[in-house]
Amino acid sequence: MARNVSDSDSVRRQNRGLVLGALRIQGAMSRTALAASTGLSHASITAITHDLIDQQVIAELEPAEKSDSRGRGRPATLVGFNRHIGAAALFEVDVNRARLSLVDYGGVLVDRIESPVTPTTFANAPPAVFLAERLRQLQARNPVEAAGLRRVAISVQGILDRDGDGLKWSPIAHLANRPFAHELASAFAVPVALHKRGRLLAEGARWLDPALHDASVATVFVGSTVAMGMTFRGQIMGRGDEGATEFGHMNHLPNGALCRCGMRGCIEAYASDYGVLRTAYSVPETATPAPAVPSHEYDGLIARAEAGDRAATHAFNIAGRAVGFGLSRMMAVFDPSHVLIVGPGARAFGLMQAEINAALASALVCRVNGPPQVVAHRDEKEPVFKGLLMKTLNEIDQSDIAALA
Amino acid sequence: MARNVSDSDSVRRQNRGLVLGALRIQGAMSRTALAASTGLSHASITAITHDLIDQQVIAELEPAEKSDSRGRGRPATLVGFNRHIGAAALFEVDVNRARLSLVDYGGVLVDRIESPVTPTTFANAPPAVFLAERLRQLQARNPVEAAGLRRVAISVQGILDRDGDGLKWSPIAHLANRPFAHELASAFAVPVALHKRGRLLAEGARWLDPALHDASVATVFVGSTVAMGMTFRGQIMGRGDEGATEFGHMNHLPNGALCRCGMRGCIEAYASDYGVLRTAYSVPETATPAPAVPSHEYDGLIARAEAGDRAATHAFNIAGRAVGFGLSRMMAVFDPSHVLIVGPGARAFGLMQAEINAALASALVCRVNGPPQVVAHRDEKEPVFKGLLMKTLNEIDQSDIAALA
DNA sequence: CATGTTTTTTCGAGCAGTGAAATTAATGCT
DNA sequence: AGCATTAATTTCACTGCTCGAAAAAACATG
Repeated sequence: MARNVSDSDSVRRQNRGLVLGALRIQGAMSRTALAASTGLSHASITAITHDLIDQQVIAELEPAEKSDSRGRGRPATLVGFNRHIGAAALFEVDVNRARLSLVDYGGVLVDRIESPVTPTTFANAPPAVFLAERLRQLQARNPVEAAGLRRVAISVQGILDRDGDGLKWSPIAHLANRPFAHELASAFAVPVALHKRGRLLAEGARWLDPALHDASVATVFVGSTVAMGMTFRGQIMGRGDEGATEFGHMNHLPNGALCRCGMRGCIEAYASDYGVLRTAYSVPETATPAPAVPSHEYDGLIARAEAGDRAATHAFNIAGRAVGFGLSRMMAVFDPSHVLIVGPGARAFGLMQAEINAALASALVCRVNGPPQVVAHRDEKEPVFKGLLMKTLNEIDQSDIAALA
Repeated sequence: MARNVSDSDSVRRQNRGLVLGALRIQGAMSRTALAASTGLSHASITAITHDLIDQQVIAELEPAEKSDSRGRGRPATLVGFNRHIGAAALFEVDVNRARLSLVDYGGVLVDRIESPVTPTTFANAPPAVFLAERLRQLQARNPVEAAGLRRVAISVQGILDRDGDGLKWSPIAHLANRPFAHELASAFAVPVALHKRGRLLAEGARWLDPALHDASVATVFVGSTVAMGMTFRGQIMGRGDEGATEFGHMNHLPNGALCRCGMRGCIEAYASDYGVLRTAYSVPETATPAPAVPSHEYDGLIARAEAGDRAATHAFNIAGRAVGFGLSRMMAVFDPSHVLIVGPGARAFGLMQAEINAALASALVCRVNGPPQVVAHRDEKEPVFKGLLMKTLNEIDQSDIAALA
């Protein structure tokens, strides 16, 4: 049976986790503020912070001069994370780019490497070798920080297996079914976590906009792929990293346009960059999708549509319709209060908005509950990085630190 | 901020809940078995059961004679729920029928009333009056049990509002937007909970088949409506009872057949009894759906299809296609390992199976993870009742009992 | 009746949280 | 400068919970 027994150990873990979580979200603060924020008593906060300081997890910050003299009583001493007790390596692997960031325990970026990815990259070098090489490079450049490496986290696109440590399918060529997570874990003797980019997008969106932090949000990425992540009242859907959220490969029209994944009628086949271009240029729906679309071509198409070009406008309408019906269908199962469109496609949001709204209007749930707020958010790189960062640091907090004796 | 603080109180609640939960799932058992099942120490089990017995929540069972003499040491004394400390009233309100069951705290059915429901039932009598009348009738017939009434729970179809205590839309005529839950709660001075029938189906399926208890299951009801409930590794999706799981009103074909809900192209418009009949008799898709379909008519159509009738077979194929694409689309968001088809439509499962599987095959997730196991389960009344029962008793356990001083 | 076996209870220890009171460290007023 | 005021932290005595080990209880067997 399950071991959900609660004892003094789990109490300590929970409450230490609360303290660490509050510091992650709100940054360094006074013990009094911590008590208010977590709901713990002052006495407990004293005990917990004392332990954490003993363990060097957090430290008292130097008061910023007596400048802030707008206080009557004893001035508060802030406590905040000790940046130097650990570090994490964060990989963002994309169809055409890979980025490795080294961050410290305080969440500060230490160093970063970017490398191009081509369809042959992982055919030539095994993914584990490719990643290990870059990580070693970063370690060599930052020996001090790298010494405290506690986690490697990798953002990928595709379908993870149920344990969340293998990639069963991916739009990134030759990346699926290569056990690079395990290999990296044993090569660097550090836990390695795989995350779906869609999920991180949702996580990142929460962190970037405080208003969304506790809302139910669907974050849709539109670009060279179409992907989605969801949060439910501040909780990421799909605990662990198991299940698939392959929104882009939800069927839009039975037997419809050919998708990069090999299926037909996926939303992606209409709404991704290659799908829109194919429609705009009247290439047959069954034509094999282009392996990659230069961003200037996609931007050019947006410009033409905005200038009134019929074919381009039509292509974005079709894309909006696919995304809209996908959302409308998703809402029959899960009903977010906000929908965030991110990625290159967010720049074309104005061109798709009408069709998206029309499709949403065809959902009973929208008629009854009112439609969700659909907004576009230009930048998509930051949400993914921020999501990866916060998820990984939080992982360290809750499982390494909160459990310390 | 959130009050997720853990203290000795929450520890007690959690561990008492564990004990009560084990007794719910596995029935009366010895303290040693409880220790093994919950993971708590013998000492804690002694303390907890002692308290619960003091509070009359559970009791030691009389040993069943010395007949079971296959023991060496001290014979175990079983503890089990004290049936008499409470009771719950469970309403199952359906399009054409309402049923009220009075159950005791041990989960034993005490008495039951069934009443027909017609499209005018709730137009003539306010829902609260209709329900209160029947509950009072049951109370009069069972004064002893009814004295301990702790909860009223109501199974309804439709969309609940976000708090889960109002019905915003319902296929049951004149039931939506009538605040009957609140009215009953104040009339009987007891908490009243509203549950979506689809959710209960999922909950009930877990209880009825132990193999499904911790699996990820989508339970689809096919009959006069189409509905779905989901469990994820044993957890019911959509905590609380907020979000909408209106699977039946997921769009299948843009601008498709007219649905009872007023929208067009819903799965229900193709796969429910009225949808299938409409297709079979070549009634135009835009014709207003029949308000109710007599079950013999639906069964007759199944018989004809099984006998080879072309029109009937075609209608079930269309229905299977709608359900199949609905599932395939859902799987882009959630990915269950099992799909259970229940309700009258389960009898036509053989006629729909091929189309369902074909549609599932068009989902990328199925190709990668393998398709879920789709099986039909004839009886749908028991899952709903069982789900309502267990959910309500569990509610009492966890919030009334576990929190006792 | 003594002994072995299995179930339950008892007992003392340990741990984490809490409220109230005490302490600390500034500011403001006279 | 000296003292009251204010606000942040810490200290302390106490509570409630779980746990392991040992004791007690309740039978079966030879």
